[in-house]
Amino acid sequence: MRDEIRRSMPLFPIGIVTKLTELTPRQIRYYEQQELIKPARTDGNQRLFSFNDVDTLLQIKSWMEKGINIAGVKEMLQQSQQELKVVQQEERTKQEMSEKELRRMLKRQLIHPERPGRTHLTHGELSRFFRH
DNA sequence: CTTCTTACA
DNA sequence: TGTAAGCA
Repeated sequence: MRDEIRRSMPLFPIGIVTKLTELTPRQIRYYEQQELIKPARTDGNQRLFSFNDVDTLLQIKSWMEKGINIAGVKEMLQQSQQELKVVQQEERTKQEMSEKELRRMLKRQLIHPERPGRTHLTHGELSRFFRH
């Protein structure tokens, strides 16, 4: 999730994006007008694109080169976004499951008698992992 | 100099 | 989509 923050951070002006994507400013602005992308703006109303925006533009470019029109690209983007949401939700679920397993393991160490001569975690160190 | 909007081809 | 005008 932290990566998403970086990827959505407004970073470069349109001049950089034109070089990154080989698209003309005209095309990029038009795609924005068609709501295919939604770049941020500076206080001076200048567009600032994120890595996600650039990726989307490259995606749009490849689709356009394959003869897909704006309407078609719009649908493709909707699908991609929904699929991404599904994947992200799955990742959250997996992470939650891992945390539960970790809690179970730590709890067993807490409950079971400490075996002498073996390194173990103390209650104080573990307490923060459990609900109070 | 770069970018923005609007308008016309 | 390209290009020009007039701003910021």
